[in-house]
Amino acid sequence: MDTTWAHQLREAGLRVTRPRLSVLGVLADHPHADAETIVNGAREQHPSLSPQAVYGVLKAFVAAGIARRIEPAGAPALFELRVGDNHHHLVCRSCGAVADVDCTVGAAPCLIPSDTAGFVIDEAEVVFWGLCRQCQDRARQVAAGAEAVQYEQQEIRGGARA
Amino acid sequence: MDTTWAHQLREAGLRVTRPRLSVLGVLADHPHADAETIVNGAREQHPSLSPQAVYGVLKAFVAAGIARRIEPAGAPALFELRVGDNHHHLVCRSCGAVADVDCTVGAAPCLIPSDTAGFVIDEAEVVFWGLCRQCQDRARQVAAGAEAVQYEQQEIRGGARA
DNA sequence: ACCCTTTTCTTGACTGGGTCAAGAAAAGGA
DNA sequence: TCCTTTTCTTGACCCAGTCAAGAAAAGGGT
Repeated sequence: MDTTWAHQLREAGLRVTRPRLSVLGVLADHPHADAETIVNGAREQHPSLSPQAVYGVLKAFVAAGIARRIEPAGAPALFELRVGDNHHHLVCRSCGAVADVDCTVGAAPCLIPSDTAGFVIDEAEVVFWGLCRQCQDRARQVAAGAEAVQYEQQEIRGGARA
Repeated sequence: MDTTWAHQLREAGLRVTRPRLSVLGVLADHPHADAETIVNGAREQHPSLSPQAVYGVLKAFVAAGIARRIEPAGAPALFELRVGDNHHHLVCRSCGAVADVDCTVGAAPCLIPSDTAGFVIDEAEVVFWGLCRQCQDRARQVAAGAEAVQYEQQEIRGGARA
């Protein structure tokens, strides 16, 4: 698979280097990784790798079109190898988890506004904001916990004890 | 109109202060202003206003629901008073200009993905990326200029001169 | 296999956009 | 008016990322 990635890099007109292969590896394992995750992951194969090198690698990937950068509001940028299919993203407001959503159209721009205000549009970026399953569960537990606490406090205030 | 804004602030449960009124004024004049623009604008009415005060005011506005914060990738955050109608944005890739697009649905989330991956979705944020009219014109001019230069160079290379 | 040019990585300084914290000032209800 | 609470000022600090200069590595030509 290193071979495959080396091939991909050459196809994209990029030299094949260890930092680049490591970053590709991390990106394959973590489909929506931020720079920090990538640095940590890549260091397993290349311990001396610097953050700046990773920023450089990622910028080269994005410029070459083999990676895409997404920037959900309020979070560091994320990078993904899935490119060219104009898919969209679900983002968890609570934990920041990201999931892909296939675009039903598949080609950019998949949506066109009624009034373009004179703009020429080349892409419609869609972010669906919500709560991932884990965070829904956690919220339910917290709510239940709060209820229990309320109940206890009521009992204590009332003076009754089981 | 100061009166109106004061009223709006009170409605939102916020105290009426000069910094807040100034920021509201700037936001009314610049419907998609970044923090710096707001600081500069607000200082016309309140010269000693600090950037931190503006950040605080904006945070209070967003928390109170009288302003909305948008963060187009690669640009500082923008603030707008138009709130609660779930509209979307056109953003110019070249100059960063922003225009509003009415949402045909009007209530969030206006879009729902086919596969929610277990997420509960409360909002679909849509950003249309493109080129505003000015930047289209400028791009055309540059292209025309580049052609002219190419032509000259060809003539020079070929040795011919008019 | 080796050299040479070009690209890439390392190191380290620096920036932009913003947050956090403590005390001073102002808002507005009793 | 006084008093409490909120808000603003001042200044330190932080995160994510960029810029620049030199060292190292890639890979084409011989």
